[in-house]
Amino acid sequence: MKLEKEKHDRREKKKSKRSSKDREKDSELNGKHKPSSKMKQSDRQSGVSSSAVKCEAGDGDTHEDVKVDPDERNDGQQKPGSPEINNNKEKTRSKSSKQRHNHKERTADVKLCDEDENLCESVKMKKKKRVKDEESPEKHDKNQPSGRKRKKTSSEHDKAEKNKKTKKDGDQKKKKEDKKDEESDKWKWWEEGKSSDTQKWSSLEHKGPYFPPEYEPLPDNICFYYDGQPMKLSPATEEIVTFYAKMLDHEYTSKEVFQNNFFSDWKEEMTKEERKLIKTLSKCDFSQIHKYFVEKSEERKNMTKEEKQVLKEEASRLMEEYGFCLLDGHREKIGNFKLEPPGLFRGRGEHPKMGKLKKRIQPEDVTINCGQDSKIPAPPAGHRWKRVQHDNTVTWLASWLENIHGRPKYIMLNPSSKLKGEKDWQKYETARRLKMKVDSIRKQYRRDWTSREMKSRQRGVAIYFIDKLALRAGNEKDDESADTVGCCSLRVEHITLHRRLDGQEHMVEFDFLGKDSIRYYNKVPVEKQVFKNLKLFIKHKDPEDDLFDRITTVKLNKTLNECMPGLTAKVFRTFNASTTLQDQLNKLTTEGMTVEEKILSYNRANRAVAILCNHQRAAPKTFEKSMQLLQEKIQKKKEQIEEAKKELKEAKKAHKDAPSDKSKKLLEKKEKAVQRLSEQLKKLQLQETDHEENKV
DNA sequence: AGTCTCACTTAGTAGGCAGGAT
DNA sequence: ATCCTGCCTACTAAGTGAGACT
Repeated sequence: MKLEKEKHDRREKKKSKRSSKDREKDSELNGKHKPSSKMKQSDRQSGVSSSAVKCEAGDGDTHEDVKVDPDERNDGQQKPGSPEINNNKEKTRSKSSKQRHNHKERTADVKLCDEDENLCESVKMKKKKRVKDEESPEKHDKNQPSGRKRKKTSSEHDKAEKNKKTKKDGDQKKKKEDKKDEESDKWKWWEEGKSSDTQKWSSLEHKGPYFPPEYEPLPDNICFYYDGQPMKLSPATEEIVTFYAKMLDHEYTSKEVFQNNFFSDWKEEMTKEERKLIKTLSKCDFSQIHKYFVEKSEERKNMTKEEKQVLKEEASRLMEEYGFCLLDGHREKIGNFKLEPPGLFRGRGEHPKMGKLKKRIQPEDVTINCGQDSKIPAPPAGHRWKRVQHDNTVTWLASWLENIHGRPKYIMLNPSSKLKGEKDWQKYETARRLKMKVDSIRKQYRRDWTSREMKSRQRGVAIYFIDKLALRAGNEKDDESADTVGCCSLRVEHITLHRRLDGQEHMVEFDFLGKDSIRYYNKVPVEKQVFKNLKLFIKHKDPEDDLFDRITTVKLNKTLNECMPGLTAKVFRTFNASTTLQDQLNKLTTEGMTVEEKILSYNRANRAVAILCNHQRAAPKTFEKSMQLLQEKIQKKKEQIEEAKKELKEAKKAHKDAPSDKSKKLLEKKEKAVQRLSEQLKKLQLQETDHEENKV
């Protein structure tokens, strides 16, 4: 309730701010800058608490686009396949497009490492890890640690093993061939030169989206109970019940907002009779239905290999049929060819719409976009599309309006496609251009800090934050979503100024919820002038007033665009993330490092970027357990080393007492054993460090 | 200038799967 | 053969930002 009220107040304040802004001149810096809140003092709520909700913080992999280091650039645009970036090209070739995509998204990637061999090595490490199992089986065999394996290799077992291996061998060869085929088929669009900005394609043909299967009513023995009485529901009502029943062991079904939203949306879909009977959610008993679905999922888990195979084949058939389109004569993978199935909306954070019903999408809701001369996809039998259009200035194949926010959703291509790849490449080129310009831009925003105009000062400080802290732009949001902010939408309550903190001067303490309701908490020393300005910006303002009340993302981006065409706030994130990764890799890698050490450095560099961009993830549930296991392994290895050392000592003594070929061989063997074990221990310890550091 | 709409990118998470360990 | 684990992908929510409209 309080939160609602706060939001409402904020909304009102914002409205009046807009109008007051117009009236206020921008040049009252030295005198009385009258913040908009001044005139709204009357509707101020006393004792309004900060609405920043604390949430658990963890750290995770880097998602930010980290690919280019503009630092290393000295020429103009570079195509992904051009010889200058051979290393990367090589990397790309050795992976399937799937892997490539993933690598790009999940981990930081460096494109320009031709000038630094070390760097390339470390970037390739991840690849090595993955490619490892593609090595020839013979090699695998040779590398098998003898002991246990040799015991097994007797007679028939041996034969079976061999057969298995030849089969595996064959499979792998086939896989390799497939991959080769795939690679040679691959559309090397980057070799064709840049395509038009407005026209996205000339021809486009596809099968339309795949519709999720119709609802299957519950078996007769599974029942919904109301007030203790079994009740048969109409299929539509029952379907909605199953959405809720499936989530019963999730924490959010216990949240009031979730329950209320669910119940009111559910009621709307009920028949008149049902609505008359079902009055409160607390009297609804979904437990039998819940149990039914738990059992079903258990069954699915316990399916035989053959059954699973059937499902898999069905899935790949679907993928073949719906998963690709023909764009300018090339077969391109679609990113999300399956329409989103109905269910209950669960936003992130304290979302006011959590629990609302996400309705089933009908063909009548879907707009199809395809080539003029292409075969128009057939709608499901008995249905028709909302519309069929042939707009080649957009990249989507189908769209519909999602009913929770009324925003459009699209079916678009996979990141491996030309359309996405080219855009991605462009993004890094823009970041590269920023590298050339960043010094002058930094100079300019510093000048703005002392401008006569309040808006220039605010803009200067905002860009400084975006640049220094990699904050997001912070567009304005409607009130029907979680209360999250970015740079321009920061409120006074999100920062605390400390003249002195932790032994440093001019500290700003940030505490707010950013995208996805991820908490941003940071204490940073800022320049004295920034500190002064911030003090000025918050003067006479309420906690819930905008910190930067004279600027918007639109204005900010307009200024940035004047500094450099194509420059917007988000480019700084790409640029700074890339630069950070490159710097870290340079710092953390040296010649002669082992692969394990390089992996650790690589992960550390990635982590530095994750910290900069405030990328977080929930700590894996299995973390403690796997850590413990790793520690046990280390302990065991240490014991083995002790043992091996003892044996070595004995062997030494034996050799000294009675030197012979045999004793010499034994001694060498023992020496090698100690060495091998020590190396293994070192590897494990590195793994442990990496694992531990990756948690936070 | 503010607001709305649309298109497209970015990001966290769940769950499946392959491959190594036991 | 089975279990475990880490990697990867699919999914979809939630951002950014351009341009049209008011």
